[in-house]
Amino acid sequence: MEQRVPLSQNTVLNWDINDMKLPQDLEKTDWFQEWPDSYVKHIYSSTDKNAQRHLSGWAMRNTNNHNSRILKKSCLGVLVCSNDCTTPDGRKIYLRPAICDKARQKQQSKLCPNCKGSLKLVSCRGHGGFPVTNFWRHEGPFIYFQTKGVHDHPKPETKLESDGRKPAHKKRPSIVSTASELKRNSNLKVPLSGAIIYENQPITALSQPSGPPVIHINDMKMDLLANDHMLKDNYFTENLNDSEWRRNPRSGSFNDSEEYNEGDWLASAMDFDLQSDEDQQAGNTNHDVESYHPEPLENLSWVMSPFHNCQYPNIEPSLVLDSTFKDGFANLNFSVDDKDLPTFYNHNQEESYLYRYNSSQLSPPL
DNA sequence: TAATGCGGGGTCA
DNA sequence: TGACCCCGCATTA
Repeated sequence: MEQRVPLSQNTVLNWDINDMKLPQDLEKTDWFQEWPDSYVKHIYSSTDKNAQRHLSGWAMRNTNNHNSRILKKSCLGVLVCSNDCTTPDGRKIYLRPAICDKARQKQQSKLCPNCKGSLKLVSCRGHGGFPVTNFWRHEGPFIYFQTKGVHDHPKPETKLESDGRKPAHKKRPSIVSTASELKRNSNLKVPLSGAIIYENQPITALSQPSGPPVIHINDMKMDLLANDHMLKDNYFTENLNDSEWRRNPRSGSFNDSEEYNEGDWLASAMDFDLQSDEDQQAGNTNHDVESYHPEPLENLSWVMSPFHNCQYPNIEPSLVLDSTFKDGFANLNFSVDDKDLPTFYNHNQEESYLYRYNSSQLSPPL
């Protein structure tokens, strides 16, 4: 297996996506990052399937930069409830905007799955008033990635979640590998069914074709905080029409006339799990919640790491989890048999990670 | 049907 | 001219 170690230093490497010559003498490549934010750079292997597909947790659409060598994508923001409603279990509605313009228009004509209010698209303006942009460039054995801007809105649901809500439950291959793939790859027992939803943010497993599979849980509390903050910043009272705002960022227009005709997304999202269709058809019940007995939180060992990326050499599978996962750990339903398997708790992409090792391997929390 | 990539073309500084 | 954007089209899943 190709060995990959953190390239968090890439964030400060002195290269730019537009450079004529990009660094080529790399021994290691980055792990795929589902939620790149800020002005970060990554260098992925050209064999990385997620990088090949230019995937992102953010809803990114293609933007023409008239440069066929560099693919540019801009963030579409997040679809929120205009009532800023909260589900009975304290979740917010953060839907993934459709990439396709037509689909997105149709999407905005629908109703909030929770309160049946209208949905509003919160535009991303994290890059000088414009959407955050991602750049992809394929050069030789590497795929260079650079992002410009800081997302100023909550994370939308992932493609996996979005796909999971679709009526036919057709799950297209996306950023994620399924639990069954994880198991196939690593003999990892991952009972994820019903495990997901901690404040509306399911587990997302990132496939790593030549490296450890990764599971990522979004940091929903951060999102909630951010959302609360943004509410105060009139995110919803100044839900501007994109084009109008871009023409005149200091003016505003309301866009609250959308209606919506179908719903119950939330219910399907809550029922969503990471089992593949194959697993479901095969009646694979390894994921059953009832059969899983999570290790008590107090028995875990925690350690802080400054690494931006979660990568460990010679480790087969890994799990990447966000910070609030710690709080809700007991509610999550997966297990890891591999005694050498560390679990990473991503506090924030710009912050530290908490690792959980087998309690015999590491010291108590720092 | 929607995601994705490409490319034409418009606006603005 | 460069950096934005929108839009339509073709391909793919």
